[in-house]
Amino acid sequence: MQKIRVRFAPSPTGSLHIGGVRTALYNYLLAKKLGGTFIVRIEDTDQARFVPGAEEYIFNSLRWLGLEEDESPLKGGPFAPYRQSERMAVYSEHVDLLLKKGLAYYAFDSTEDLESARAAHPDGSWQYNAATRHEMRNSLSMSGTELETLLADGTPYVVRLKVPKNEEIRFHDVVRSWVMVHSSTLEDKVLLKSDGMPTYHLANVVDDHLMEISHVIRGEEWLPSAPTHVLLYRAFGWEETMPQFAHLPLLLKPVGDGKLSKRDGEALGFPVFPLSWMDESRNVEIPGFREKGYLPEALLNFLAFLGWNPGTEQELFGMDELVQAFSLDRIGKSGTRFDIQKANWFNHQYLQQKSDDWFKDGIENVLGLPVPAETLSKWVALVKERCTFPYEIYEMISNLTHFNGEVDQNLLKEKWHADASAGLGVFLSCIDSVASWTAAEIKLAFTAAVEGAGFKSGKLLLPLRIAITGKGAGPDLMLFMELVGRDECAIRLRNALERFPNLI
RNA sequence: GGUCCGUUCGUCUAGGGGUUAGGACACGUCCCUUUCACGGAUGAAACACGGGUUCGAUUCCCGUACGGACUACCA
Repeated sequence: MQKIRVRFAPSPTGSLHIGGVRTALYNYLLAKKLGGTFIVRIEDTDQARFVPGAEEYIFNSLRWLGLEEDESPLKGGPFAPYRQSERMAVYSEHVDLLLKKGLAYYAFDSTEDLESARAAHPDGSWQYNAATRHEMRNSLSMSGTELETLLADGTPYVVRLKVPKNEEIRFHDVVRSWVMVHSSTLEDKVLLKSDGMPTYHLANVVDDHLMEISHVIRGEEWLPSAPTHVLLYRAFGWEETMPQFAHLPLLLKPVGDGKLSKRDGEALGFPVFPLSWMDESRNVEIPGFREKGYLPEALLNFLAFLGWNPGTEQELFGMDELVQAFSLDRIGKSGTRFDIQKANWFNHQYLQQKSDDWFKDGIENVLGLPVPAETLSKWVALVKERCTFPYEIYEMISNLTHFNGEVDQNLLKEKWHADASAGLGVFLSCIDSVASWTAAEIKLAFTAAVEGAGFKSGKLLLPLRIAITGKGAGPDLMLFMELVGRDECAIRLRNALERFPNLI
């Protein structure tokens, strides 16, 4: 049986888009599922768009998510190098092969020539192909001596693929089944740029073949160029071992038309990058999923379900389960809107599964002191279930513990009613006699004291909350009172009674 | 404009010639909680349209509409 080898092939032209992360995930899942090899290849053939640090960012992102590759520029491997800029010799050698076979040709057209050819057909119908190439300056339209002179003079040129004139190109896509395109609609794509670098099409096909890639799993934006790639495999004589294609549906904007872009994240307030990314052009740091408090396992689970599903009603899948359940034939065909609310739900689910200990450092940090296990679990119990992100937990505890006595005047006006001061005063006067300072005992003592003085305890609960926390809503008050301690509660109560309107 | 791809609740989707078209997110209501969340229950909510094929089409075929991608010496 054929070895499974898949690759994730990003270009280091900026941060990793979340759609790219999903592509990486699907590749990874297929490899792990089938006992194959997951390769990361860096496609850095565009010198103009190269961004320093982007490659490092890509690997940091994969590390954070736990998508560890088997072969890459970092890890090496039997098919090194894995950075296309280091494989120039390979490409020129292969271009020569095509040139010799007469399946590719030299073209000397200037950018201006191309532009004017296109401009002559304002409907955008002009293509460099079998119908037009004889009108252009290339090795097919000129004499052999002219060609030799041009080449000898060092005239800049590109190499183009000679697309056959009249052929039906039919190929199989795992998610879309058979796709058919007529060669007359295809352009003679540039294979080798005038700077000597290969284009994506050439480098991609050559590398996939040489690296023995079995499945090409990539975004749907590549579907239109897949026929060109098929032609290339054919031209090289590699059609027999051509990889299987799987073009993934695109990630769409949450609202409106078009595919998801960086701008959407900023406009709508959610991340579209895995990790924070420094946008040099605007000199701003854009927070990623990690910085926004998303857990990697939640992001992974969320992303896995954007365009794929296991066909059961289970939604929570750890990485191992994802690997088990994954299969290419359950990938959907249609574009998927990106809905951050669902991501939040996943995050909430995974956050609830975290052990008390997982929050230890964060909570001790907020509290500024070591917290014994038993107390820790009470703090966690107090706030965890109402939070979606870890930072919310720490923030909530911080707000609770660092209450400075300031209360919203409207809240006070509405809720601090006539009995509040008197009733709470009664409780304060006997606060020291609460037998043991635990949530249950506090509640008992409070009720007894207040009812004993003729007040309805239920009506005093909200004023008590306001006095203790300054808020009209929040986590369990009695448990919080236990945690914050008797003395602090007494202080806060006294404070409130002094400062808030005494309506009696 | 051309080429290719797609279309089930607002969103992610299951399903597939005969189903009360299922689940999840979000939303509404109720319960729990003398708060707010969480949780539980429940409700509203979909087969784009028009033609075929068929006893029967949401499911198959063809058109139309709509959406998307591509249309660079970018990937």
